[in-house]
Amino acid sequence: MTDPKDTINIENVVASTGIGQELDLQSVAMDLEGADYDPEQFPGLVYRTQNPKSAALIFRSGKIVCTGAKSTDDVHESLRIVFDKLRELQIQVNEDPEIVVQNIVTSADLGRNLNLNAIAIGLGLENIEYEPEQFPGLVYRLDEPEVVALLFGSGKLVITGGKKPEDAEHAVDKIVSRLEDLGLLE
Amino acid sequence: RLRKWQERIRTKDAGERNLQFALSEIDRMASALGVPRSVREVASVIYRQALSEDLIRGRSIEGVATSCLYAGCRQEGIPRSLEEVTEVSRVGKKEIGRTYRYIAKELSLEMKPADPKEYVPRFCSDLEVSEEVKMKAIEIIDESAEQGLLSGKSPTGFAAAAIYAASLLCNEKKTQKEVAEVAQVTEVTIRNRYQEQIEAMGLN
DNA sequence: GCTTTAAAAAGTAAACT
DNA sequence: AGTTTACTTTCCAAAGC
Repeated sequence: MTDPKDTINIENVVASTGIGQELDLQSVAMDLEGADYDPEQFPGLVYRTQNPKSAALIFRSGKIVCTGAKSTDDVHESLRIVFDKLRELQIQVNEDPEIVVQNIVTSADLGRNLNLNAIAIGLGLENIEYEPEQFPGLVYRLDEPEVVALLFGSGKLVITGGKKPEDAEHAVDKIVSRLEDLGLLE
Repeated sequence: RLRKWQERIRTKDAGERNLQFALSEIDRMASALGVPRSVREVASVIYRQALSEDLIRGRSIEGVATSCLYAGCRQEGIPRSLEEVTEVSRVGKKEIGRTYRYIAKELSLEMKPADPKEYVPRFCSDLEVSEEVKMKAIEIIDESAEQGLLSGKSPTGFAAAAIYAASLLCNEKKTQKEVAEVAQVTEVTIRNRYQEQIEAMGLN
């Protein structure tokens, strides 16, 4: 009865932005509390926000990647906090830098168990990847929207690769109708 | 001109040496795994296809050779688990799995997952159990797979649990540890699959 | 290709109790 | 026998090797 679309939950949003200024990460690491910076290991400085929870990767070029947010609003809120922290260190930050969502990870539930072997054959072995010895999920790549779905025996799904929340909804609709056409749902 | 010609011969020789090496590695690993000649031939054909499609660039010859053998075993219906092929290979399980998925996709091998039943004869003979246990294990696999318990589960763990259950039912008990060893899975996995299968068979 | 970050799904492995 | 922790897969950006 429940529309699988109503079970969609955004689990992670990845976005990129930039302050329009080069940075001396060594000194930022000294002044910014809780910053993790190990250039030998990775060129970005890691700064975590608590509310909302996220992790920002800050680079020498002034470009920033924000991960771990639960919504696009949280991404903006987290980055606002990061921008303010940098301003406190007397670093110039553009007025409101453009923030681009790069990836949204979503989970959903079809509400019934799935026979992954039958689905693998039904959707076409050439279109899917299902190697239960290596990973329990069946990997299904959609062209429209351009996302990747992981289908599990429990009927739960993970949809990733989308840039807007609607991508996940469209993907769930397509998956449900394809499985229904194949008679592999219900 | 002469230089170019010599270079061509050099690369051609190098290419043939690489092919020789790959085929000898497939042979070595196949012997170590004790698989029939037909599997080596299928694996060699897959390797040559991968070579002609230029899929080896950027990957180790050993990794591709191992992946082809892994694929060959499955195509011939006598699968070896990734765990097993890793034991006789010089490269790690993760690289073999990745390379295999890449080769399978690029060559459109369209491989179905291994059927747990395909592991039963070998595991049973390693355990030295009777034909009765073997038949019972296959019955358990069929019934529990039909009830949807197979989705997402590793074929070796599924087969191992069925054999363990069958050995109990036929009064030829093998310990979880013994079955776990031949199937290369942990006892915890056998316990988990066993519980579900017993329930599916209505034997609890 | 790799390195790091985050997050979900479910199975399995290693290390314990 | 069962628990905890960690790792497998998918996605993406960043800079540099």
